[in-house]
Amino acid sequence: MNSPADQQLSAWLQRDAVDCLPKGELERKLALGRPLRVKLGIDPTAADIHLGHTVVLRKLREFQDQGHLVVLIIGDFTARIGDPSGRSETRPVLSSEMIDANARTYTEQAFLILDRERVEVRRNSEWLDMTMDELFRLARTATVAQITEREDFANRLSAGAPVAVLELLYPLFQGYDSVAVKADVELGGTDQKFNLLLARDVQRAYGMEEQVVLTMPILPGTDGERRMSKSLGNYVGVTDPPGEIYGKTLSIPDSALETWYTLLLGAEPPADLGPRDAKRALARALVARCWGADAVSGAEREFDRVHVARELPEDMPFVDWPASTAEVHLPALLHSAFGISTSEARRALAQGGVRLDGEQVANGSLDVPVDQVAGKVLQLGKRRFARVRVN
RNA sequence: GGCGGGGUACCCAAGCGGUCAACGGGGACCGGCUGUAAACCGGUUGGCUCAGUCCUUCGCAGGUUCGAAUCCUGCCCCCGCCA
Repeated sequence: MNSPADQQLSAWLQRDAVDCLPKGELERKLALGRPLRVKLGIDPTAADIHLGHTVVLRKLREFQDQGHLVVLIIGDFTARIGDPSGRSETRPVLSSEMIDANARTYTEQAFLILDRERVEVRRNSEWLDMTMDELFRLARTATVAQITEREDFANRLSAGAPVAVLELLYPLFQGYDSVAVKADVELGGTDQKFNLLLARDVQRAYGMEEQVVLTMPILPGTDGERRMSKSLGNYVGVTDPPGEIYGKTLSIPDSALETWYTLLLGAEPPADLGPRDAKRALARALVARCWGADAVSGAEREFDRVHVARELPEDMPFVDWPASTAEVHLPALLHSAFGISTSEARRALAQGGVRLDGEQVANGSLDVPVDQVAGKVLQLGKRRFARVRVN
C-alpha cells in the first residue's frame, strides 16, 4: 500500500520533471521501503560538465537525500559508439585514453552536486564487453522498427543522412546497463526518454522488474534558445572560473531567466527583483555552488569592475616582448597575447577593437615604439586583457 | 551488382571556365548603444612580424586550359531507387 507520505514524496520528486513513467510507479517503488538504485548514465565524451548536466544531478541529489543510492555509469564502452540522441550526424570515435581521462574529471565534477557517500560508480565495459552469444540475445530484444521510430533516427533517415548499424544498437546497450546494475529508477534529459523507455523492454526481456523513467527538462544555453552544449559553445562549465560563471549567467537573455531559476535552483525568480538583479542573484548562487560561498563576492566585484565600471580586472596574464626590438609589431603582440591569428589581429585593429591602457589604438599603426606599450594593459574587445612585459 | 543524386569555409548553403578567398543565412568576433557579455543597430569572419600582381583552401590524386570550386579521368565517402 502506498502511504500518504510516499505519495507526497513521489510528487515532490516529480515536481520539476517532464515525465515520470509509468504513472504511479514511483510511489510503488518508494513504498518498497528499501534504498532504490537510481541510475544515471554519462558518456565520457567531453571532459567537463556544464550547468545543463547539473539539472539531472540535482535531481539525483534529491533522491540521495531521501536515502537512495545513485548508480553512476560511466559509459566508457558505449562512448566508443557515441550516443546518437539528438544528433544529426555520426559521432567521432574517441580513443580509450581520452575516455579514461574524461571519466575521471567527470565523476570528480559530479561530486560538486552529488553526495559521494551514496554513489556507486560503475563502468559499462564491465558487462558490455560481451560474447557474441550474449550480444545475439540482447539484439533480439527490440526490433528495427522500434528503434528507427525514434525521432532523431527518423529525422536522419528521412533527411538522407547516414546512420551506422552500430548506432542502432546504442539504445540496447544503454538498456542492458539497467539490467546489469538492477536499476529501479533511471534519470535523464527529455532527449533520453526513448532510451530510458527502451531499457524497460530490455529489462523485461531479461526477466527483471522494469525501472521507473524520470526525465528532466533540457536547460537552454546562454543564448537562451538551444540546449546547452559544449559543441554549440553556449555552455557554462562548472569548472569555469568564478568570474566566467558570473558573467555568462548575466549574459543570458531575460527570457531564459525563469527556466534557469527553476531548473538550476528549483525555485521561482524572486518577484520583487527586476531582471538584472534577479540574474545577479542567480549568478551568485551558481558561483557559490561551483566554487563555494567565498568565491561569490570576488566574482561579482570583478564583473562590476570590468563590465559596469569599465575598469581593469584584478589580475591578468602577462605577455612578454623582448626588449631588444625597438618597435613592437602589434599583430604579433596580439597573437602571442591572445592566440589569435595576425590576420584577425589586423582586423581587430582596423575595427578599433584594441586598446592600450584603455585608449583605443588608432587604425593604421601596426608598429609602435616599445616604450609606448611597455607595462601597459593590452585589451582585445571587452573581455580579454594582458599586461605587456618587456624584458 | 545496376541506375541516379551528392561531397564547398565553424555549421547550413549558393556558385558550375576568368570579375572567387568564394553570394546568402546561422554562429562567433569587433564597434555603437545599454541595466548585462540581454535586446537593438552597424561591421568583420583562411593564413603570413615580407600584407603582396604572396601563400593555402571548394572529398583525394592526376589531366585539359593562358586560367579550374567550375571541364575530363581514376579513386574514396555519403544518399536514393532497383536487384
